[in-house]
Amino acid sequence: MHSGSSNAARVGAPRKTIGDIAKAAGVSKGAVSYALNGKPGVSDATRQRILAIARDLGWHPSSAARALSDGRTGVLGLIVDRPARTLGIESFFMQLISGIEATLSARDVGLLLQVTDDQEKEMAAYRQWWAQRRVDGVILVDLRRDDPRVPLLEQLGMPCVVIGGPEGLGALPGIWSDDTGAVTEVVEYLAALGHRRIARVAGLRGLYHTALRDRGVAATAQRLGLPEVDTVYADYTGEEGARMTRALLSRRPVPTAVIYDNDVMAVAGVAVAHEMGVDIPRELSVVAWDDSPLCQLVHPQLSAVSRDIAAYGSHAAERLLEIVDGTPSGTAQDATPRLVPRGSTAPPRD
Amino acid sequence: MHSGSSNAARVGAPRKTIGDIAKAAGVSKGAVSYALNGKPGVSDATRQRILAIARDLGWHPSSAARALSDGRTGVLGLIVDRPARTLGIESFFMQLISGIEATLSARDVGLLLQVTDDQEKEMAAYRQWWAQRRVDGVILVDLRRDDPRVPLLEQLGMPCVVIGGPEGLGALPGIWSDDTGAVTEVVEYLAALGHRRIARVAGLRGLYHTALRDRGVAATAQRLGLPEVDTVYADYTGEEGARMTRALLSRRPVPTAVIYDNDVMAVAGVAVAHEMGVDIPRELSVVAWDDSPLCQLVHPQLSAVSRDIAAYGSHAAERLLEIVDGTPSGTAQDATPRLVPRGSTAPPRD
DNA sequence: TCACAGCACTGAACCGTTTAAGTGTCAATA
DNA sequence: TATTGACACTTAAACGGTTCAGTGCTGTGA
Repeated sequence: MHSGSSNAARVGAPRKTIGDIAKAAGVSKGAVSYALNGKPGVSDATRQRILAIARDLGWHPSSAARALSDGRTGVLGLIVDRPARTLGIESFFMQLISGIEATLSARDVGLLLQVTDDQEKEMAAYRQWWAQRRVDGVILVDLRRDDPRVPLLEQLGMPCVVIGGPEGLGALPGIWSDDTGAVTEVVEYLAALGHRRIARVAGLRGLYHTALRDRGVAATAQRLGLPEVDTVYADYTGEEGARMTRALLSRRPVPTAVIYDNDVMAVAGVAVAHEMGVDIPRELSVVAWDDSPLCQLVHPQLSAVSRDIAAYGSHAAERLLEIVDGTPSGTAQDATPRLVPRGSTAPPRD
Repeated sequence: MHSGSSNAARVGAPRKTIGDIAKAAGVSKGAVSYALNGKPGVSDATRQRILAIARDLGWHPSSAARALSDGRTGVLGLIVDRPARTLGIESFFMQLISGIEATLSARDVGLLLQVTDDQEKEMAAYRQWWAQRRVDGVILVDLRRDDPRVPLLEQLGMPCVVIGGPEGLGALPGIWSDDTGAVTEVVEYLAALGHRRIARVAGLRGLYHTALRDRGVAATAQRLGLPEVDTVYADYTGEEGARMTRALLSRRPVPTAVIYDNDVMAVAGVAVAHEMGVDIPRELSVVAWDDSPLCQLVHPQLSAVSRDIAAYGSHAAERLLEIVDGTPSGTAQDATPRLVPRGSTAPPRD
């Protein structure tokens, strides 16, 4: 970094500093700083005068100087570690980011984003961000079982909020939605329609919420006296969703309902059913997790588990800002996802 | 910003500074700086010793201090101004970002991301980023006709690369792909299949590339002696894609082929055709712009105009880094998008 | 043998803020 | 009337780097 070329030509008007304001106002830099930051130490008249001059001069604080002085950067970080091919199509992250931004931009805090393709790089990036004080804290997503990032962040002492939980967080604060409750609702709904042979195309095995949903589905099926739910694992891509659906539809007895762990796999599953001549919802009911617009693009429209992902991001950002400001914060629960029934679910044929 | 609470508890080990290294090595801070930055001024033996000590101490440069001193932040900015509902589902931005990151992370440069919902806010954000020196430069996307952001960035003198062009850039450097050539290929292909009544569901009217494609389609149709291409404009969402498709399929004579300006609208169009009992590709051929995995999720799979969006982002980031380093840079052309024919295109029935 | 160039390094200023500590003034209190 | 305290400021250090202008030493050539 900062290779060759010494000081590139920085043209344009020279930056205004609080020194300029001080000179113009005939006071010291300190007084200007107090005035500008709304701190006591200057009379109201002087404060107004300084504020006016700052405005006239078009002054803006240098983020570098401020960061150097007070140890805050005014930037939070987010690292997304997913292979590029699954990243693009899933709307989860964009919605999450847009929620985070809603909170941050209101407070003039920036979001530093990094996309990596393996966890080692992600961990290295946290170390570096913190060592260089590039960010004040991070939002951690895609919590895994025995996630090595958790002890790392604990050890670094880096302010952090985990999206996920309520377990597996160590001492880190988390924000989670009740996936268990949501899968319970889904299984109960399918059972009420008359389904008994339910299958599931789950997400990555290593992810914490996959395990949570696994448990919830199994427990509910058992409670309702249903046979064990046939679960296969995939990587959220359409290809795997299609492949797994083919596998499931080839089993005997064939399931009458499939729960998918994301919308993309569900849509791919619908395409496969179509290709195999299986009618949805007459012969097969389909439920998707995460209700993106994608679910309404296909025919029939998909019944889906819906949650407000942007709100999720918003809340996580708020919590992180509090933590950065020194307010301790525990783990909190967000709204429970709820099922939105659409055309892809119906009673089974027989 | 930087409200209440003075200095939040910053625990953890105190940061190592070049002062610590200097003390340990028995040299001055200046010598350490020269050694660490590979600059002349220290002997090789001393340099090695200093490097070793820095490693042992686990030193990392403070980004704030460096930024304050040399005027560089090591961060580039990207502002995405699209309504949240269209943001999530379109894979364009995630692919673009992932390409940008590929370039940046290799050079230890960060990406500051902002999502806004109107252009005024976007422009305000550029002003502020530059005034506060939060970023060294920005990548501008979604170039519009008579885009007010262009004069703004020119006036600010903020390093910048525009994704889009080759016109409408003012003096800003751009990176563009030959959309005109690509639409030409599409129209020629459809004409070769025998289509004469071609329609188009275009993207936002104000976007520069929409106009470019408009012109390309019109010119090619005229050259080939086809009737005028029936063009309607939409906002890239599935809803509008569906609505526009319904409108087009209700016209008489009904078009035998539709070109969509993005994948989402094309998929929605397919769903509408299905719902209206129009067989694809026998009665209607469909071509999508931007070949995301989405195009292969539906049945039949969509013929699509494909371009390497990640590479696009990568190149833009490289160019911007050069500019920030003081290398002047003109407008450059990236690879031309190419048509990938799949199952959604065929000769018309009659 | 002396002048001088070149090297390796030091010292200090500088970037633009924040903030602790200090100073001078004035009014209220003992 | 002297003491105190509050207020409105100023001064200067600190944050952690980079860089410019020296400084002292060594080796070379005349």
